[in-house]
Amino acid sequence: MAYQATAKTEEQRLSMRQRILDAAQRRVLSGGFAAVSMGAVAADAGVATGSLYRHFQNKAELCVEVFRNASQREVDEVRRVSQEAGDATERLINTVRNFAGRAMRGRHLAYALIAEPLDPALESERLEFRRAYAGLFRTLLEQGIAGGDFAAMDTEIAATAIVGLMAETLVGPLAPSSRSLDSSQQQHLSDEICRFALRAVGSKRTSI
Amino acid sequence: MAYQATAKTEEQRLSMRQRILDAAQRRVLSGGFAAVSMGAVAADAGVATGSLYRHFQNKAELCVEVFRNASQREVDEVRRVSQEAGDATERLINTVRNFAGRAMRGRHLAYALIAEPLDPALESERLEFRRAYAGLFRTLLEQGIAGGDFAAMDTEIAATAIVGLMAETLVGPLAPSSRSLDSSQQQHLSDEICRFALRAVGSKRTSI
DNA sequence: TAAAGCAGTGAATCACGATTCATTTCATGG
DNA sequence: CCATGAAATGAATCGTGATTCACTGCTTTA
Repeated sequence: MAYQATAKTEEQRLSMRQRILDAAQRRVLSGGFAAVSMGAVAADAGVATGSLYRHFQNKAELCVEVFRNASQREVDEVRRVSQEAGDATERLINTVRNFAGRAMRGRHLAYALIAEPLDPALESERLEFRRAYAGLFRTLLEQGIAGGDFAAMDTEIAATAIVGLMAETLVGPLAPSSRSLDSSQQQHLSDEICRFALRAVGSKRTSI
Repeated sequence: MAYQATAKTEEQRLSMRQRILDAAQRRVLSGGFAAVSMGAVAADAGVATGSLYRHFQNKAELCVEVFRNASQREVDEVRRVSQEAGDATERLINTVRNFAGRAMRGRHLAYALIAEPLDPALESERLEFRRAYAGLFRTLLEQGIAGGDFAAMDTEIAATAIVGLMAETLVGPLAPSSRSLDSSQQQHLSDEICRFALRAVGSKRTSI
């Protein structure tokens, strides 16, 4: 007599939720969070506007989840690279290269995560995202300093600085208006960022 | 017969325009561009909402003018410092210190100019603002390299990187939520940024 | 001082997108 | 197959803040 959720309805529920998230993410990928409106997401997902509110309290909650998913993926991949074998300098180089390559390849996403003007509700997510990256660099710096590869420094500040210098150099050209770099320019930019960072951390190796 | 503007009316006109700009700027100073609404600015300036439109086409135009005025003032002052006497390293140190001190002292303004999520119409102003700073650093870098004080590098990328690392280290703590640093923390942050930057440009002097 | 027309006013309008909710459709357990 | 109630729908509503404009009040020129 009483209605009760079953595996089937639960599955449908999750599938719909996922379709909504996917649609929202596609919008972020192509046009940033500015392109995310409840109506448009609903249309893309092939559901009614009101249905979005069955799965997400409000727009901010939906956006936060999209931001988290995307930034988590990015950070996880960069973390993986940062923990691969090699001495501190090599790992720093690989990490910077990966971060840069990822940003230059996925321009729209990088812009949305790093620089796009966001609803204040998302700003704290962005802060966390940047802190997560800074945390990865901080670990690298500490290991490098302990091993005598890098100069002594305040690793929190330095790690933050590395995130900032990458964001600025990569997102300046990432600004919506400016066009993308060709592959040799990308290579040059990535190399210059690496050299700058290596000098900044006092690495013994400065040629790459 | 025909009406014609006179010195008196023109003066009144300019004075009203200025009062509006001042009111808008006060709002930016205290609450960022988010606190700028046409109604509030009009109320602060003691004029009617509609009067704003006699002096500015629309809100974006008003905001752009406020942004320009403020950023111009900031850049001019940092430029002045960057051109004072001293070798390249000293000037870089002074410039970085000035930039940092200014950002830490005028937190709200710095946040508004550097990091606050803005109407897209203002984003290009911000880009120009950051480019102006980068230009100052670029000049310093070129002089330093020519004089053998700094390592060879792509000065455009390096200058952009310096702007970015300062923005990130200074605006992280500037984010609206986090509280301000005490004076010894400010000193430490400023010093660490200087050291980081000096290493990054390959300056011979690394102690400050 | 009077006619002419610019400047100032602020309530009404408009735009835009988030959110709601009465209604319809679907799934469940008996 | 039916009664029950959850899920989905999407048109209507709401909120916010920019923008307009009919009206009032000043300045100017003759």
